[in-house]
Amino acid sequence: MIKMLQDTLKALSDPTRRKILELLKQHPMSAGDIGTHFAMTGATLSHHLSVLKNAGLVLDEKKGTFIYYEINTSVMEDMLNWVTGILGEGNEKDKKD
Amino acid sequence: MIKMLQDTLKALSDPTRRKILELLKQHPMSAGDIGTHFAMTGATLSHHLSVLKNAGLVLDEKKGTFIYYEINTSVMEDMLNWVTGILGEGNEKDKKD
DNA sequence: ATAATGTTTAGACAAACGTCTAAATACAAT
DNA sequence: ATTGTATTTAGACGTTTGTCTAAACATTAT
Repeated sequence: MIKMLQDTLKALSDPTRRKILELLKQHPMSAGDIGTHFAMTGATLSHHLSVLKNAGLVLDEKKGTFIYYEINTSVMEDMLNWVTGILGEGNEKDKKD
Repeated sequence: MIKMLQDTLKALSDPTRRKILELLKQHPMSAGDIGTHFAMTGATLSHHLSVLKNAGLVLDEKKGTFIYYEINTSVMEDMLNWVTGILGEGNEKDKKD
């Protein structure tokens, strides 16, 4: 199942999910650990994690009762490419200003 | 009115709006010109343009009856910073693998 | 087997979103 | 002033999204 730019941006367009990634940037964390940083139910967090997982932005690994989530940045390449494409391939005629 | 990362990502998370930006990347265009590239009503396009405008991703200039839209890439800086922050400031301990 | 803990799934609900039609506004030309 | 063209605004409608509660599933310990 290929992860699309669309999925990445949709996943990233929610502030809770961005904050989750900022947490996971430091080190992998269980769903419960992540939950301590938010004022929402575990069910809601689980939903956000599944969106991130579906976009390929996190990977999960079951360890006994716990499920550890880990950030996966490789998916952001397409996004970076799109943005730098927009930034770089502009109208070169305007360079003289 | 400050444009936030949130607005940028929300605006960018719709494929029509991304395609609009790809068009405007080439050169400024009137709303009508943009419309020729899509199979949706002008009203819907106008809505998308207003989202982009509100996010600071496009600027508009009225020229007689026409309104010319122009891409504004400077707003993407925050986004770039966020992404490179996520990409770069990982756990350095893992570098030895 | 039972209980306890960690996490997800199912179902519901309000708010936000993308789209449409119809009406309104703005400007140019007659 | 009227008509015509370009665009936006208003209002409606179905879909998606973020959230919740309640129930289910999975694993470990008793």
